[in-house]
Amino acid sequence: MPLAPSPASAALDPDQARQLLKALADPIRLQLIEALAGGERCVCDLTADLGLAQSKLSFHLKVLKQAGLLADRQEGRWVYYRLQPGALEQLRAWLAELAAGCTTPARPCA
Amino acid sequence: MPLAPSPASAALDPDQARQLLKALADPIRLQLIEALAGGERCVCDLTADLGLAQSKLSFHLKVLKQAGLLADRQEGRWVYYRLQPGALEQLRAWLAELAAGCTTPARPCA
DNA sequence: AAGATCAATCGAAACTAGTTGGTGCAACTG
DNA sequence: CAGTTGCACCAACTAGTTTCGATTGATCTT
Repeated sequence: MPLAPSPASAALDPDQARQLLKALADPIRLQLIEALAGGERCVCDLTADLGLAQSKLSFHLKVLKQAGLLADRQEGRWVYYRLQPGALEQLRAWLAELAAGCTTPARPCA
Repeated sequence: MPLAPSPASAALDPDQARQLLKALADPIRLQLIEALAGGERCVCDLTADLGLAQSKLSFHLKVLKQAGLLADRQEGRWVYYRLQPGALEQLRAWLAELAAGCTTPARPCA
């Protein structure tokens, strides 16, 4: 198995999880993720589709890439970006873990 | 005012998802969530445990509550906060949906 | 080789989010 | 009833993000 859909990856540490959450918590970046959920796309394409200034798009792509959500690949004069599905999966797993412990009843204070 | 504690099965719209992500993407709030994952706690307790200024804690609790991640309840002079597990579940479901479509191969540009 | 195109990067301006200390209110306590 | 405690909220400040326009470096075209 290649690395891409990493099946049994290590648990995310809280700080990595935070990076992913932060990267996703922006409307433009969310649109970008959604656009890329349909498959790999080149930057020029994305610029047109989302109607964004080039430098703005570049900035957000960088944030997403640094968080580990995207990977890129250059081909000639274009750069293609694609989703890194493993990152979303890891985040999901981390959330599941987080959610696991919240069934405890009240505890008296003082 | 945040949304009512909806039945945990309704699909999250992207904006609600963003609110949840944003609320979680902060180290203090993450600590808070983790502290509450062990069960309901009163504010005074949390202040002591995390060593935070009271107004700071109050601020972050508010953010989490407004995002729908926490619920509170007053009892006498104390206020207890608890996790809203449905919110995490919804977020997880939303992520799953998002991840579903990202297996498409490359598409030529230009 | 000169010109054009795609995309990354930079500095400054504009904006948003988080911190701090103070104030106020509600609910207990003596 | 005056004093205290637990908490929310406000305004000023600080810190961090995002945007914008311009520049640069690659790569392709003619």
